[in-house]
Amino acid sequence: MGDERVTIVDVANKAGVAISSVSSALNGRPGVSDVTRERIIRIAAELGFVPSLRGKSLSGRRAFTLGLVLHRDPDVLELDPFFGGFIGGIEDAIDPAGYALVLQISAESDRVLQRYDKLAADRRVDGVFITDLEVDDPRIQLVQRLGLPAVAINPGIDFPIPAVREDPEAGIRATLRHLVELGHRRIAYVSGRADMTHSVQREQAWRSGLLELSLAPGPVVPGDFTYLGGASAASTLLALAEPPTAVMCANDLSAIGLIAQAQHLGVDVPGQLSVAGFDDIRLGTYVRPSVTTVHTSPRLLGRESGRMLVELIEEGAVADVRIPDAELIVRDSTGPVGAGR
Amino acid sequence: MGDERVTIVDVANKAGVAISSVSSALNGRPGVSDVTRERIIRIAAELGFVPSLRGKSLSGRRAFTLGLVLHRDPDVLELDPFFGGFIGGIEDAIDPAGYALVLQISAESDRVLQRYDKLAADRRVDGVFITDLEVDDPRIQLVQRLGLPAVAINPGIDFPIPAVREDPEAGIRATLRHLVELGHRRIAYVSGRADMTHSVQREQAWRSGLLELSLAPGPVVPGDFTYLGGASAASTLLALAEPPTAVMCANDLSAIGLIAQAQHLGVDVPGQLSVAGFDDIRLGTYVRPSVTTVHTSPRLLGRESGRMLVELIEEGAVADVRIPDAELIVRDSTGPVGAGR
DNA sequence: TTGAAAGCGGTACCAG
DNA sequence: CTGGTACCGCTTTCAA
Repeated sequence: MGDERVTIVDVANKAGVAISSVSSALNGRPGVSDVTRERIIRIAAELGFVPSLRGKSLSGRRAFTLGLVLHRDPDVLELDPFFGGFIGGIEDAIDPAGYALVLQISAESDRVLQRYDKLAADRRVDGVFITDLEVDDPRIQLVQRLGLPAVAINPGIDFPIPAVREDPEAGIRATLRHLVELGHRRIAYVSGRADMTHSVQREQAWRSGLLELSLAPGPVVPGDFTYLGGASAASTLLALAEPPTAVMCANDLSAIGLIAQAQHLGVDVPGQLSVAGFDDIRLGTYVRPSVTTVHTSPRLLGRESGRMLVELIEEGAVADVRIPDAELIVRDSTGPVGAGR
Repeated sequence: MGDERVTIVDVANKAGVAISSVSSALNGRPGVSDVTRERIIRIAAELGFVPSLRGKSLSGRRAFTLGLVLHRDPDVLELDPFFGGFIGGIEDAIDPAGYALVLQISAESDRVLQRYDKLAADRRVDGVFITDLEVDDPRIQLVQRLGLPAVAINPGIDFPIPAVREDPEAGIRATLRHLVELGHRRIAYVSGRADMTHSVQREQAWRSGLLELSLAPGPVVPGDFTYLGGASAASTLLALAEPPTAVMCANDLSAIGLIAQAQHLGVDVPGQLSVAGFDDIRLGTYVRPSVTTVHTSPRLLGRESGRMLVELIEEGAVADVRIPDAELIVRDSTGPVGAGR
């Protein structure tokens, strides 16, 4: 009942061998005969020996811990569609490798940098994930300066550190084609926060997609990925002299806000206005009309980035990964132009 | 540029003292003269010395890490209002004390137990948080058996391990009074998952609150805290021979689902049906009508439980805490009975 | 007041 | 193949 923790010494004693042999046997290193190894393994199991992570960390110079610092207002995290799946995916990959995830959340960006700094200074983690990349993100320099292994999630192209990418372009193109097939020609855009790279990416994809279809990009309303941002964009767009017949939003949450506000203003969706989002959050399937969107895979993104970070730490290098493209999912918020109500 | 990490030995050498003196000086322990202490502190700062967490962990028998294992389907986590604030609150409390949080998410409950087990066996964490308590939750026995310090969040009364509580009763009572003042007499309830203690608590509070007001508890529809659960409850309730004029829901998400479905069925909220939720999630302020609810404080709950767990670990004991009661917030989804449309 | 030394629980090298 | 031992970086006890 006390603190009789079984250590490697106990195993060595009971097996009548040196601790070094126990270590080698249990870690599958050469230098022990098969019979000895078997015996050691058996005895270790009998004794319920679990190697101490602390001892291993100190001697092995690894913490077996990875860090994720979210730059969010914790109170807003509630609506974030990304992190449940993403974190779940990370674990799928790192837990079997013996790593755990330390999560931190900070609202202010200075604080975020401080925390990466501290994680590194304490040697608390062996590597970090970098999500929500901003344009000229200072964290990149930081991890490079610190020599801290890091994997970036959805950065732009030509990135200086290992990255996983899920390309939004194909999905956005498909959405535009879908809208054009329905007869839409004036397709507006509600953007995300201009300082975030995935926001920039999505908007560019929208713009170039339209140009490819020989259409002029419609009005762009600045948004911020929030429900309220979408709602206010609805008011803006519907007050135009020549309102668009369709709107793409940088994410589902703003699409849902936009739809709600449009309905409130007496505009039928999709009868008078088609709306598409991005992310495929669950809520989008619940609301009426359900939201046409581009499906992303946070879990897969998490899984791959977890795998990559472990590999980077253990092998010293890792290749970039691109997961399958995000795909269009047509639901009820998009329909033929001029179906009116 | 290499791995020239500054250790306690470097500081000792440069200061011309023994490492034990450095340790004492830096940790504010007695046994060093003030001048020596000052000099050591200055030199440590000059050298940029940061004590290694690994060394400390091994010798100090503490990992300076706390664990939170969520029993959720990661893919569903996206809409959970609780965890952003809760985790933020935990950090508010533990980060200054030098602790970090390891987060794990598992969909199956066996797996959850395994992970607590492993966290303890590895000595990866010094203590754990236990949220989402279930009736006869097996985790309680587990942590007791493992001798793992733990703090429970919102368990029932008379609980065997330290706990933080935020009482829902007062808020639910206030909601009922509010509805009765508006003229409602048939007040239904959409419950949460029956196996969770806070679900049971809330339903009991609703029942006893009504009895206190000398009203018969209205129909109860089993729900599951989800949007869809709320939506289906709407269909059930509105199909009754004598539908209720008001509904309380176990949480906001189901209230929002219920409202949406009621509207879809042509029932005006609050004109023909008043609806109240619980939690005060952000989404509830966006939807129309905005949702009358009971405000909870995940962040404060997190902060207190973090503080408690650290105290439990460092002092060996800690008193239960009750944070201020959850409070009624009246919004637009509740109104006078029979206001019709 | 100060310093030497014994752990904490492993890994890894090296001689036997 | 095996065992002894130095070491990882810190805390803590105990002499000096």
